[in-house]
Amino acid sequence: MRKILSMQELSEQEIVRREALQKLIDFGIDPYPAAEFPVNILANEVKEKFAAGEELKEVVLAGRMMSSRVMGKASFAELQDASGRIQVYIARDEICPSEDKTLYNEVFKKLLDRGDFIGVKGYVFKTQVGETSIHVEELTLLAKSLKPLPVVKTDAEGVVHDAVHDAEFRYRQRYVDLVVNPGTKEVFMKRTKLYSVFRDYFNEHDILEVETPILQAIPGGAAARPFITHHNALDMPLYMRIANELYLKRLIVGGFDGVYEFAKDFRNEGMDRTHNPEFTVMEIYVAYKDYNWMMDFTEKLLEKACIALNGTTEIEYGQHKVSFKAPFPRVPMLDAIKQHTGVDISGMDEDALRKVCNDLGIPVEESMGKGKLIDELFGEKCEGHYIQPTFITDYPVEMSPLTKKHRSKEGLVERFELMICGKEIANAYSELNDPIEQRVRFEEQMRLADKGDDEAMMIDQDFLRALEYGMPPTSGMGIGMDRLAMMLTNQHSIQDILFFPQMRPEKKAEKKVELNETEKLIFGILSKNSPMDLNDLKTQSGLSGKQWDKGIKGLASAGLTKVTKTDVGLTVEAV
RNA sequence: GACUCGAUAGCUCAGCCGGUAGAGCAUAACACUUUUAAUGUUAGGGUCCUGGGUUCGAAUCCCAGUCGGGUCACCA
Repeated sequence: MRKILSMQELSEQEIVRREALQKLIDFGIDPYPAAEFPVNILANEVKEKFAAGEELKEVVLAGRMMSSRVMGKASFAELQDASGRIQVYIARDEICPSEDKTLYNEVFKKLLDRGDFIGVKGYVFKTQVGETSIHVEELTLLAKSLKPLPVVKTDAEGVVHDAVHDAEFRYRQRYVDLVVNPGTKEVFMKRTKLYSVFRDYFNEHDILEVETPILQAIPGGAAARPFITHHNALDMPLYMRIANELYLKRLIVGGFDGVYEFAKDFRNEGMDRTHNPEFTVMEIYVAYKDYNWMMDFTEKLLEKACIALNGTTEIEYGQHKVSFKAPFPRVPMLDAIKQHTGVDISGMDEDALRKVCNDLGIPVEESMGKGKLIDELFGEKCEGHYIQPTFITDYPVEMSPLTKKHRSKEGLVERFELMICGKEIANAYSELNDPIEQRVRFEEQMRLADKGDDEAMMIDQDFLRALEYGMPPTSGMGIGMDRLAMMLTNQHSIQDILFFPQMRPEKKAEKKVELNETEKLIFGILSKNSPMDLNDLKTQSGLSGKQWDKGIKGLASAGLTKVTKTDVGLTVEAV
């Protein structure tokens, strides 16, 4: 027989459940059976099919028991499976046809708890109150739950009571959040749906899903601080990828016409409502296309995704109403700046730009080149205005080292970013495929780095070698999946669309094993003269009120003393 | 990184001017043998985040720390 260990440290309810577990075992019931439980329907399917008039004579469901209302010889309980909840009706004489009523009276009524996984077999009927329910003929315990779930109740008006709101609780124990807050599950199911809409769309276009290295010797393709790790056998540092762009382009060189990857990227930077150290970017590269084609492709993709998730192209994000109806407006960056600042910066040199920034009160640094200055200008004065999905096009060459020069506009590149609710959601180029030009751009980045720009890119010689073999004209695009998921599910923190957002580790208060000085002092006096009056002991110890209090409580919790109340007062004795 | 708010029973939260902690739900027992946030009665349940200080006395006031949230800055 199994021994249940160490009941100290457990809450009353946890102890009760462990005792129930032992009793179940004593009844010969395996609380964690191994056998397959042959479910043949989900809760929501039962409701749908029954509502459609289908007769359901033998359904088998499994899930967590989320509540139970025991009413003598019959009980109602709620079963929650992956699809939702359904009421089950359990009659004593139904599940216990013989004289032995143990299964109902003892097992169901006393030993099963909220949160336990159970399986039921029975038929579907409608109760007096009109609730579709399962009339249970067989009841099976599938897994015992030892920790009580938070109690969240919904009343007749649909008002939710005592929902678990505490962010820390929800993020650290997402499994509980998912069980108890139905909205959470919905958000994550939408997120998954988003991925499958993307995959379907790309696969329809014969674009190949691929995987590229996460551990990279040179972290390329973006400007960001990487995580560094170490490979023991090779005895060399490796970086966690900050982007997968350069690898996907190598595959285009290799002859694939289109590739995409949902890439976990890692950036060793600050964390806030829109930044988690690991996050997902979908990058896609398609040969023989340009950034105009990619805009068409992107707006259709996002419209499709929005409809798939929300059933409409019109959604709300916070106080904003956002329309994902394609096509989206396309605004050249310099036009955007002109529109929102009144200044036409086309053709300006670095000094003139710096003056414009100063005049507009935008703080600039000496290390900022022309591209960076324009970026600041746009970021400070324009970005926030683009609530509706808008393609901002044609960026300065200095801030786009991997992008092809614009076919007609001097000093610019063929690049767009998609802005929604003032945030960058997608970033795309006509990819630079001239290897000599690419080398020059990397060298410019090196000069920026020397000037103090810590975001400048490192040179990837192998990538240049690949380009020298020839890469077809290609358009590439990256979408921040987390931020897009936030918008399409109306969530305002990245933590709410990641199952397990990064958190500092929980610190458990250390379990005290040894007595501290105060406790030793008190125990020393007591052990010479036990039992003794509590107040005498306190006086003799000469401790301050707080020290005394801590000491005596510490001793009691260590099980070394016992306080008894008499008519005279409190007496302490050493145990 | 700066500022700010929070941490009390399994959960949601009260706790006043400093006097050793309360409610609802949950749990346990009993009743009722009935459906629906079932009901009634009773009971049990606490390292008041941690450490220090002030005080005769601290959940409460002060200081430091831990963890979390928000705002801003930085960063895409």
